[in-house]
Amino acid sequence: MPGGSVFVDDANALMQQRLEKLEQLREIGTDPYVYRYPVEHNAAELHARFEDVTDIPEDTHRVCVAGRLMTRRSMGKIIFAHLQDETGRIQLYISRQEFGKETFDTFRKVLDIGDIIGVRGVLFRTRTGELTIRVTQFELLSKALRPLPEKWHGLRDIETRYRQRYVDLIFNPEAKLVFIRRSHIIQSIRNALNSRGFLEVETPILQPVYGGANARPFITHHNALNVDLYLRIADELYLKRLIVGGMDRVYEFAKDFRNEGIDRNHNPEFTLLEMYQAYADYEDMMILAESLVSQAAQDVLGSMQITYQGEEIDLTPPWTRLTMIDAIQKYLGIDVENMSDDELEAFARTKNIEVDGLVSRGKLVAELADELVEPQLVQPTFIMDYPVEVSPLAKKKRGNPNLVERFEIFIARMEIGNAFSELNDPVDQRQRFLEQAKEREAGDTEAQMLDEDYLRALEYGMPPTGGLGIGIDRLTMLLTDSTSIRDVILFPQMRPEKSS
RNA sequence: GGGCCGUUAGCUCAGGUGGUAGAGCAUCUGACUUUUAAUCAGGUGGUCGCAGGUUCGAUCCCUGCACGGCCCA
Repeated sequence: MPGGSVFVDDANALMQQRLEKLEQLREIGTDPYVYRYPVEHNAAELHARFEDVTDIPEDTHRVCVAGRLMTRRSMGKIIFAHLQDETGRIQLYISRQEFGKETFDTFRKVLDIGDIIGVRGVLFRTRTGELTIRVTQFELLSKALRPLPEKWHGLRDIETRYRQRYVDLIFNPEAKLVFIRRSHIIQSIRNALNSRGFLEVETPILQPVYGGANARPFITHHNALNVDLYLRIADELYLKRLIVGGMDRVYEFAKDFRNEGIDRNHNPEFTLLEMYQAYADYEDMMILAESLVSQAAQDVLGSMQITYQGEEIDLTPPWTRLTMIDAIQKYLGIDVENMSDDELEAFARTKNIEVDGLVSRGKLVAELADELVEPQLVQPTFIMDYPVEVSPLAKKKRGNPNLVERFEIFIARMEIGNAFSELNDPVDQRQRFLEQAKEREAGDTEAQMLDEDYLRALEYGMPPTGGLGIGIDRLTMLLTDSTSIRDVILFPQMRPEKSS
């Protein structure tokens, strides 16, 4: 924008002042947006190194830091200020004696709170003992045009914190910590899987046929091919194609997309880790799940005992295993196996469970567990052996064709994971897809699509396989004591702001 | 989708029963050589979410809408 007039949409008086300072700087030949700065130190490192050094010898420790100017206390011929970098804050001391009036006044008047600056100087301790840099050189690196929130209360407004995460991250260290932990959780799991011989892969996000879960998809369009495509709701069917192809242990941290409501536990795009292991079954997946989650807690929090919303949770393996039928017996006191359909329905009605539209007995049983048992599961628990009707991709249970070898993981009343002995019988799989088609016709918009190419893959032969999915967002909520998925997703989905 | 709550200065928040819009911080001017929510003196800053209605008069009462939060489905 050479020579053009400065243009900012919603400039208020405070921004206008800053724009004027910007022009002032340019007039005296100072670039308010420089290209690089040779940073040598950061705040946390300096605080750590000098933690126990009370008397810092004068003029011995020269440092160079860069960051955002967060506070400034001008006291006549000296100024104290705080610089914030990625690691924390460090105090600056600027004296007129060092710079002369003109340069000193630049720091006092032309710089603003929020500006990115680079600073060289010498470490010392103030009278009150705070580690401080006596500044010998400073440079504006990047001018901030918008004023920051107030220094004391910071940014509190929840909506603005989500919409303008960049400001949230500047002001709320605990928000930043959540995302650091999230990264470490993923790192821990990735390390664990790699060390077990799993291969990280990438599969299509744009899919001609969606599958692998019961959910409604987002639809998009590819112009050159002139076809509608779906944003994946899961990567399950692609990862199992890879198992067919002889990649015996694969995983993917997949961004999945489900076209459903937004609430504390749901964001339309979210991260689901799926992993598949040939020659394994769901029992192996239980061992794997326990290990991955407890190890992540150990790595990130230093303990397998955690607190979530005031409840003590022990993630140390092994976790409780309950079949769905036993869980219902234990928590609801009824013996599902010896009840008629009518008796089950009557029971559900007494618990205010919506039974209309639940066409099969299996769905009703699963609904009872979902509504009445799962909200009671605080300590990590595997609920095993689901009705076949609600699990079209899972292999039938040995010795009971009404059930499948499937489990879900519940911790702190949240569903954290889902796993099967994978259905690898192509004839049975086709049958299950056809059942889904019927349900779709009956009005279930979340029923799965028949995927001919996936069936073709199975027809080539898929080894016995265990599969496991872990919800990374919810796991992060658990390990960061967060109550909303929006607190663990950097840019959660929001309604668009009013367009101007 | 339903219920409840919120939306006031850049930020954090007050505004009794309808009568010219308030504070702290930030910002601007001045004082101040170890402060740290610096201090002191003075100033600037508002479409009270948006649109209607009631009223002589609406930030306040009513209706609708937008956005957000919590709870429920």
